Formats: sequence, C-alpha cells, structure tokens
Amino acid sequence: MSRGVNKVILIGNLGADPDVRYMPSGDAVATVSLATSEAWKDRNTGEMQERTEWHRTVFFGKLAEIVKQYLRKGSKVYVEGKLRTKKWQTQDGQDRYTTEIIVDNMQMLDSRQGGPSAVPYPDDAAPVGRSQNAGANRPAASEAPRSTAPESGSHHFSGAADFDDDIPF
Amino acid sequence: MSRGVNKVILIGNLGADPDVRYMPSGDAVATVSLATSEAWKDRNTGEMQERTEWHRTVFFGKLAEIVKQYLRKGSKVYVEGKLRTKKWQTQDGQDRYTTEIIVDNMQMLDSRQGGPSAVPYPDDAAPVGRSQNAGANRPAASEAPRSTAPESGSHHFSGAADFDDDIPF
Amino acid sequence: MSRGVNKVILIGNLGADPDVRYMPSGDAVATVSLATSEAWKDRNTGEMQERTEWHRTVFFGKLAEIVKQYLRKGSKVYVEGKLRTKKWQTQDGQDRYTTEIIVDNMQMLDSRQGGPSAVPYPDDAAPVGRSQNAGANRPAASEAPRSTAPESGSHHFSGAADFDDDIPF
Amino acid sequence: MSRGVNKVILIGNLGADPDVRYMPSGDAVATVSLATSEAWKDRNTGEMQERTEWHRTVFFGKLAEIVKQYLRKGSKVYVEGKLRTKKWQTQDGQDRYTTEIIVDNMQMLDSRQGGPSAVPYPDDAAPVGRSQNAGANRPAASEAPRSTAPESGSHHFSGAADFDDDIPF
DNA sequence: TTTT
DNA sequence: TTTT
Repeated sequence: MSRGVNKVILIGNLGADPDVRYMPSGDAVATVSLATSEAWKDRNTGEMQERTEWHRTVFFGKLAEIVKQYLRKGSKVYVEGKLRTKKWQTQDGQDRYTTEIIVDNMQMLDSRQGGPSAVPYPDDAAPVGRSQNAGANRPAASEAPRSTAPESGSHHFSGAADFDDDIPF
Repeated sequence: MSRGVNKVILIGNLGADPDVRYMPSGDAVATVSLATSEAWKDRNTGEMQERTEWHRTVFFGKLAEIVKQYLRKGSKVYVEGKLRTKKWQTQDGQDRYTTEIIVDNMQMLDSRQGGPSAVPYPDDAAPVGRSQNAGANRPAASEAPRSTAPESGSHHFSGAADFDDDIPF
Repeated sequence: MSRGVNKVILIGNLGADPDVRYMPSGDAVATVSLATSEAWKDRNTGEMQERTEWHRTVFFGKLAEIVKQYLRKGSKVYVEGKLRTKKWQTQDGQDRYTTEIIVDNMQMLDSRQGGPSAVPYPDDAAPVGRSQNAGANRPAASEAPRSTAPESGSHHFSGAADFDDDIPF
Repeated sequence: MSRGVNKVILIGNLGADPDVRYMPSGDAVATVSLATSEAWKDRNTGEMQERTEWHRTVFFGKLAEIVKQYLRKGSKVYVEGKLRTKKWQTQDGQDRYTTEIIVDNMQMLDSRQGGPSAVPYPDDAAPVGRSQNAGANRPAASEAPRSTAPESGSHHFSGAADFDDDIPF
C-alpha cells in the first residue's frame, strides 16, 4: 500500500558495463549508468542542440543477475522504477545526497542481437578477446558462468559497511 | 525529437509553500518540495513501515504562475516531467549535484476546495492573517494579485548568477 | 517476464458506483466506469471545448474489495494497469470486442474524506438514508460489512459461463 | 488544461506495415497495429504461457509521416499517447465501439538499422523488389518520395465521410 | 454516467 | 560514460 505515486520510466543506453556487487545475503545489486538524450532545434540560431542526461539506476536480486548477464556498455534498455534519494557521508563527515532510480521492471531493447532466452554460441566457441567484440551486441552470457554466485574478485564485499564506496558514483 | 525517454510521474503532497522567483525575462520559476510515501508490512515483525521520499520539482512560466496561485503546503498534486541533474558549486568551490524533476504537466488533486477556475472570494473580503487560513484548503488567489509580474521583495534577483542559492534545498 | 510494455495511467472520476461480482472461487471482480476529461481553447472560435473519455476499468481480488468498500459514484482515483481487449459474442453469435484496463495499482484521491485506514463512524451511528450522503464523500465502509464474502443478492453468479453479461457494458 | 490524466505507454512490434491515409487538408493519418506480449510460468503446470495483446494506434500529421517513412511490419517502437474510444456504425446501422491509442510521442527502437536521420542509399540504388527487403530492417525512405503530399492511388479519399472503413480493423 |  |  502507499499514499502517493513515485514512478520513473526511462529508455536509454548504458554508459559503461554494469557494476555488479553482492550483499552478505548473496543477493546481487547492479548499478547502471544510463544516458537519455533529447535533441531540439534552437529557436534563435536554428541549429540542432542536444542534451544528455545521466541516470544512476539500481537493480536488485534476480533483475540484477539478468543485468549482469545481458547488459553491456552501449546496450539500450527500458527501465521502470521509483526515485530514491539516499544520504551518505564523505570521509570527512560531510552530508551528501544521491538520487537513484530503483528499478522494478526492465526490458532489453537490443533483442535482435540476443536476450534472456538466446544462447548465441556454445561456450567453447565464444570469442575470447574483449577488444574483438566490445559493445552492446556482444552477448555477455559466456562471461558470466558464475552468475548466481558471489564473485571472489575485487568486486566482492563482505559487509554492509563497505557496500557503498565513499563516493557513490 | 529525442533519442530516449525520460519520464517521471508523481502524486504527492507539498511539504511547504512553493518557492516562486522570477527570471530577468520576467518568467516565473516555482520550486516545490513534494513528498511521496509508501507503506508496507514488515515481513519479520509484521509491523507497518512507512518511508517518505522527498522530490525537488521545478515549474516554469505559466505553470509556475498556476503553482504560485493555487498550491500551498499540504496540497496534493499529480506531476509529470523529466529528470535533470544539475551541477553547482559550493561557496568554497566544491562540486555538488542536485536531481530535480522538470515538470511539464500538473494536475491539482484538491479539486473540491478550489482550482484554477475558482475565485473563492473578492479581494477586499480576503482573510488577512496567514495563520488563520494556512494549509492545503486555503485558496491562494487572494495572495497573488501580482502573479504575472516580477516580485519586488527579497525574492527578486537581478541576474542568472544568483538565481540559485548556494545550497539549493 | 515479458517482451513489451503495456501500461495505462488514468486519473478520473467514477461515473457510477462500482459493479462488484464474485467468481466461483470467491474472488471479487470490480468493474468501474472512469471518466477522464480534457479541456482546450478552440483555435478558431476561441471558445472552450471539453471532451470526456470513458474507460472501463477492472479490478481483481483484494483490490476489488477495496474498490467495493471505498469507491462510489463521483470518487476520484488514480489507476495504473494494462490494456486488454476481450472478444465476446452477442446472443445471435456475432463477435464483439471490448477494451478494458486491468488495474494493478490504485490510489484514492479523495483522501481528506476517508480512506482505507479511516473508520469514519461506528456502525450504529452511520447515516441511514442514502439521499443524505450520496456521492464521493460518503464513506462506504458501513455499507459493506460482508465485504470479503460473496453477495447473496441479484449480483451473485454461480458459474463462469454467466460471469459476463451478454452485453458487457 | 485538463481535469484528469489519460496516458498510455506501449513498447511493441508492428503486426503489419502502417496504413497511411490523407485527410482532405493534406494531413497524414497513420494507423498501426501494435503487439505487446507478456510471458509467465503457469502456477499449476509449470509451463510457460504467452499472451499477445493487439493495440490499434493512430498517428497524425508529422508523426504519421515519420511512421510512413520509417516503420514497417516487425519494427519495434515505443509509443506514448491517450485512449480514445470512438463510436461508429455498421452498414446496417448498428453501433460499434473501437478503442484506439492516439499517439503523441514515438521512439523507434530498431535504431541500429536506420532512423529519421539516416539516408541508407540513394534513390536510384534502392532495391526494387519488395520481397527482397521485407521486414523491420528494410529502410522505407525510398518508398516514400511523395511523403508530404496526398497519395493519388487507391488510398486516397476525398471526404471525411469515407475516411473510416465500415469495419475499422 | 463523472468531474471542474 | 552512451546513443543517433
């Protein structure tokens, strides 16, 4: 239940690969920087103007796993969620605020190049060099064999205390 | 035209009277702090939880004039707009970011107590003491006789440079 | 999961009291006729024009019970849902199509006169004459003491076959 | 201005090429049948279920011209608009109702295969056989050399009276 | 059939 | 930092 409506709808492109981390519970959290842009003709000069807006979007649980598996820098997505402004502190104790979109519905819009149900090529036939197939069209499935388990590398974190970086984005 | 979608829909209540200022061009800009709240039952304790989210919403031009005339602390509104994160500097030169909703459509939801077409009482019959008629139900028309002209009081500003306070909200 | 987005958002007023029925399972289904209206100034004549659009909205389960308890002719509501066009047959076997909004989120917008958590007066103090308190402001709680059980009156239906009238609305 | 909100947001694929006609004024009107689908796992059988919903969407003026030029059967689009149910009569005088989405914002989602600013090949190099390049990826620009003028073929109509077919879709 |  |  709620008294009020808090809804955000975005269609944009990822500015970078998703940042996926795991909570102590094992639940994934994916943070995605999404660009939406608008273009218009300047009334005075008649020249085209463009403005890009960057959105910090956050996905939890199963949705975060799908983001990890299928989205990459450049991918186009539809997201639906709600605004949440979180308060945090800098190292010297100053208050800061960051506004995020907590996503509860997501649609991949690069469907012709693969998706949740697509298995584009077997693992042993997958391209190995990242530079050879970077971008939105590169399926990420072959890179995420451990997608439902916590990572053991530098992205792993062991407590809520250091879940957020000192400076969030 | 645009490549992308950037849409926000909110229904909430004003946390304070609108802050209305005027640009050098004479165009009004209204800033409104809007609260949306959600309530849910905690899975573990079974107790009701509530969380209020505050949104900084901004209205321009004609829409800002309507906000000035009809909205007050406590008013319930529907707003539709887009997200914009603006960068600003503190007095000591540090970067800060504030996310706002630039509103392009608004609906007042306290309709039974007045609206854009309502003229609740003639000017000379208007209540004078603010404390006597505070809140969402108080018609604001009688307080805004100069609604289409720049204010001459402390809210007036003469240049874009000081349009924003040092700390925006 | 889904491939696609199908979303409707309405704010409008009920043209009549909700039509609430019960499925054989005991689940409630509420049908509500909702009016949204738009007004604009005619470019040629300069006169105000108005157009009202009527929407057939459908609520299931718990949401239908809330509709039954709290909404009345004239009530203002926000609804969010999806479009569904259903095919049905007339008595002489002709195909017909009716488009509905299947609601999955609802907000009452007459909150100052009562709501889900409000208990405006004890049952024995409730007004009796309908004509005395008709309309959106009349709390419906006192009229729905049996709100979670199937009705026994003329609105009751005993099978899926006759769940829909021959002519749905 | 309006009292109410009437908003529809869809992401789907065209079930057929757009139907584009011209009003006596020369303004284009495009009608597009859009499919949105949702999939879910049946609770009892555990099998995947899928349901496709068809939407009749209507575009006017400049937007209709863009639809004519760039959208084809299979194209994926985002549309935003409002619901309108129109009443019409069958040849034997019976009333019928058809619900449409009047579109006021549209985004093509097959961006990597061309768009409003793309000119994929000069006119004299355009493929001629329709069967050679059917589907969403086929640029339509070469087929619409007269896109801002009324058509002279069978789609032309000379009066509002026969603007709608007897059976609209 | 609603609402302003 | 994306995309067209």
